[in-house]
Amino acid sequence: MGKPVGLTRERVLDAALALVDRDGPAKLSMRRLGSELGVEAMTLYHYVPNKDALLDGLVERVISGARPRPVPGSLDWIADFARSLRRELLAHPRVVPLLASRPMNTPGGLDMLEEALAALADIGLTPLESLGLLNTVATFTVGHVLAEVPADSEPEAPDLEKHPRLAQAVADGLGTPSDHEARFERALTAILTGLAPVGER
Amino acid sequence: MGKPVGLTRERVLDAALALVDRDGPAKLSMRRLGSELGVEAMTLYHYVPNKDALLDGLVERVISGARPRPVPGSLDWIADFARSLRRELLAHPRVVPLLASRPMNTPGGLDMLEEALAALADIGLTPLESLGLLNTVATFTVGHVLAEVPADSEPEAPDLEKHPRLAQAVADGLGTPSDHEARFERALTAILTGLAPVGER
DNA sequence: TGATGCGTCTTACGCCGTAAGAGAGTCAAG
DNA sequence: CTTGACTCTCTTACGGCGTAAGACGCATCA
Repeated sequence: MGKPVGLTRERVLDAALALVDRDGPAKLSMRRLGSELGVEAMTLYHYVPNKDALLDGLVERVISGARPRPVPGSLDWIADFARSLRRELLAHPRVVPLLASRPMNTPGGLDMLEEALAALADIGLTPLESLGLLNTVATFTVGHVLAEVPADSEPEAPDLEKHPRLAQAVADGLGTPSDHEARFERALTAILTGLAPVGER
Repeated sequence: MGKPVGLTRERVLDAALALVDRDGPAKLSMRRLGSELGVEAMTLYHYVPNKDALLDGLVERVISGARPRPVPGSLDWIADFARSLRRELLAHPRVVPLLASRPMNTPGGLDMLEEALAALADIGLTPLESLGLLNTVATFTVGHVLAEVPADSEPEAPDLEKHPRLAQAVADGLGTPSDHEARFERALTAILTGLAPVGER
């Protein structure tokens, strides 16, 4: 009893992420996570100060997969960043709701931002304008994925008699993955073309 | 003992909303809500089937304050809808994270949608295109407010030495209410002008 | 009077996060 | 080899949670 079992913060986060991916955030408890790792709940507190920090770790891990790669003199990398952020979020859909109550200003996130700001300064945007652009793109992306992810509680079926146009839209492919993606792409370019000209003067 | 005390589903929701506004969603428990109303926890189950339904009710109440008012032949009402949605959400900031795991397809919401679709059909959009537009505007708005609302856990102070441009942006008013509003307005028009032309052909 | 039914309360179960501290294992210094 | 310190794990316990089951008081109406 009490024999080390080779746990690390990383392994704990791995298991937590897997558990959330599989069963949803509501089913993530310290006891369950412990038993998943062959360990009692309290043992986890050697690797994570409390459950909230564990959730923060999950969120950071998911979004840190989407680093912006600023390319001086261009704006295309912003769209790429949005796409990669969306991809990471869709890879762990059940983590997305956790984002809602957790800001993404981790230390690493701030470094990332500073780097992006430098690239945007090159094309004449002030830091405030740059942050506006980045913030808009990021919040749009999160919001979009949030609506894309099926909620844990299934929605009620619309009364097709009373909602003919809705029925039409569903018949036309509303809610299919390609529909979501197409909408995302169109709105993303709309935002970027609408917002980017700020720097062109 | 057991004397009726004049509760209704409405009064329960009122109290729950007030409690969440005041103390945040984490502090909303059936027992606490009950004691707020001078009643035991189990009594609430005569007005609400379970806690999840209570939260759904909260969300619906908050967003139902923002009904779109379609004006045939125009698109301005969409911007107005987005603004009123933002206003309602900002009036109850701590409810916004709850939106994250709850789709807004209540029966009332569906009627609302059908109505809006009819108005957009007037100017030549297919139901699928219309829903794309509405969905984009709504998700953008929710995402934007989500980022605007201060998280319950305070963020860490950025190292101003290491992040000069960030510091500059903060000095320029980043994060002030008027900054948020200005960003919201600019992005909103960008989206609408970028997406609306779909119907112009 | 008695029956019905509604709104409320009591009790109880199994879960949760986590505080406190005991015990076993490893390792380095004497 | 002994001793002590340190690391990791476990046990126990507390107060809170959502809610299932059902008892109780009261009003209404036959």
